[in-house]
Amino acid sequence: MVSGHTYRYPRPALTVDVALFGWAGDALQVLLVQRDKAPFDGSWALPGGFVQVDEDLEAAALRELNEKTHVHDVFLEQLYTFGAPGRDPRDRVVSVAYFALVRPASHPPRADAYTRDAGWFDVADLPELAFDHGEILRVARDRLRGKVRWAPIGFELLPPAFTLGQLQRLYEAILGRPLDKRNFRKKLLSLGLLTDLHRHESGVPHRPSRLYAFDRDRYDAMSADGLVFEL
Amino acid sequence: MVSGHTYRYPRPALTVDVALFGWAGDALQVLLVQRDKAPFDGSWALPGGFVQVDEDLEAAALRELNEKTHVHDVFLEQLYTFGAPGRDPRDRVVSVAYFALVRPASHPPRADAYTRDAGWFDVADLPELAFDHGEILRVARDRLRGKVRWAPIGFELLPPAFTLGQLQRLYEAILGRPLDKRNFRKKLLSLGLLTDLHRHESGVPHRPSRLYAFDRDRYDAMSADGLVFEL
DNA sequence: GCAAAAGTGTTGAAGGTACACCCATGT
DNA sequence: ACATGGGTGTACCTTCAACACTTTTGC
Repeated sequence: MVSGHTYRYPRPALTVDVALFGWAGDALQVLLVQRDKAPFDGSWALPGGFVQVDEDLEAAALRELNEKTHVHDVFLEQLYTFGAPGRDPRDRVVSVAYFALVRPASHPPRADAYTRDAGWFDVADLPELAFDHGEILRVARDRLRGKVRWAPIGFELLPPAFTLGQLQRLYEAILGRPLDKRNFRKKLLSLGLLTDLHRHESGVPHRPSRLYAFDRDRYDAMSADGLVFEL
Repeated sequence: MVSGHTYRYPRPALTVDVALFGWAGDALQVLLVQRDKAPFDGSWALPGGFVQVDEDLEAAALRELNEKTHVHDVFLEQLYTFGAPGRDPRDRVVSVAYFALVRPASHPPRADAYTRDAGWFDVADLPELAFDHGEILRVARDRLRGKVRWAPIGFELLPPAFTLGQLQRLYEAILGRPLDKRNFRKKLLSLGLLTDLHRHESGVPHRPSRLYAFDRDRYDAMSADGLVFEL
């Protein structure tokens, strides 16, 4: 795979950037890294970097994520490609943005050689971001908001065993509006995609809640038969 | 905007490819070009080409489209970015695919220096396509099928004045299933987005149909108020 | 007058929304 | 005992799906 005579023109550079969302129990968060180089030295940005010449795009996104967090399990999908000529002040850089979700447990961010620091930020209270990463994040939030009603991706943000209350708070945060408790529970249970674990929370200062798990096998079987999730 | 010391690594090449759909009155069509160079010399492919180093991605897509058709009015949006390492046998090429719709009238395709021929093909009866363009087209058709129910993009394929019968046949072709005539008309008229032009077809061997126009201003106003189109 | 598509309402089923009280636990 | 979230059912209304006949034109 050598560049032949066909491609003799100057090429834009190609990067991936990842909008990684997490759920802190009461607020939606995003992972940001603090840049340690010009341009935007000191600014916060989405984790990302250059795509290697023989590397798959999704693999590049996962690699970048791995360099910034200890990821166990991520849901990752392509979001959009940002390529406005002025988006990087130095050079023409086209970025394929990815959208990712992680479960809360133990994803301590760490800085790498190119970043001064890394950390989780509430989406409701973000610093100014480098490049067009504010715009990328807006698109990612729109995608999350739109998609969570059609696909069972909310579960990617919760631990394997969760309560209906946790699930409802998550949906309310993503959708930005309150949901009726009885209707929410009725709807979700009627889908038949939650397994009752017959266990309860403990140590809470109120009636302990039942714990449920999302039944992915059943979802896969049902969606093969043409079901839609639709909350 | 000169490549500095920061970007010293080999870069993937970057192209755009466009899945342009048209409506022939009874069948959905796609514009294809016949390649006149290796690889895939003689194969049919989506129109597309290299992104210039200071060119916006969407501008590149429009330029490529212009070089292959006489486009008056296109609906164009980004579809997905395809970047599997082996998708071009010669070199690493990442392609940002676009999805486009045109009204039928007078878009005669023409070949250019890189193409032997260009023409419209029924989506139901396509040749084998070059590269991964068959896959791109599948994704584009999925997008069209999914989006036509949520956004008023079907009108982009019809002339400014159309009949409800034409509109229904278009929806049936895109969705791939028959729709109930009375329910379809009821639903569309109840949205309040069709202007009755108080004109009728003529020269047809049956009762002439009323002509309607899509009221885009009204749609914009309504969607600013948070309406969803939802057919 | 015949062929072909246009045009038009009603009914039953399903799903969505609104709404208020008792329960189990920790402190 | 009190504070806190967990858990439950009904009634109304809106929306969707199914369904058949008359009208207007060209030939």
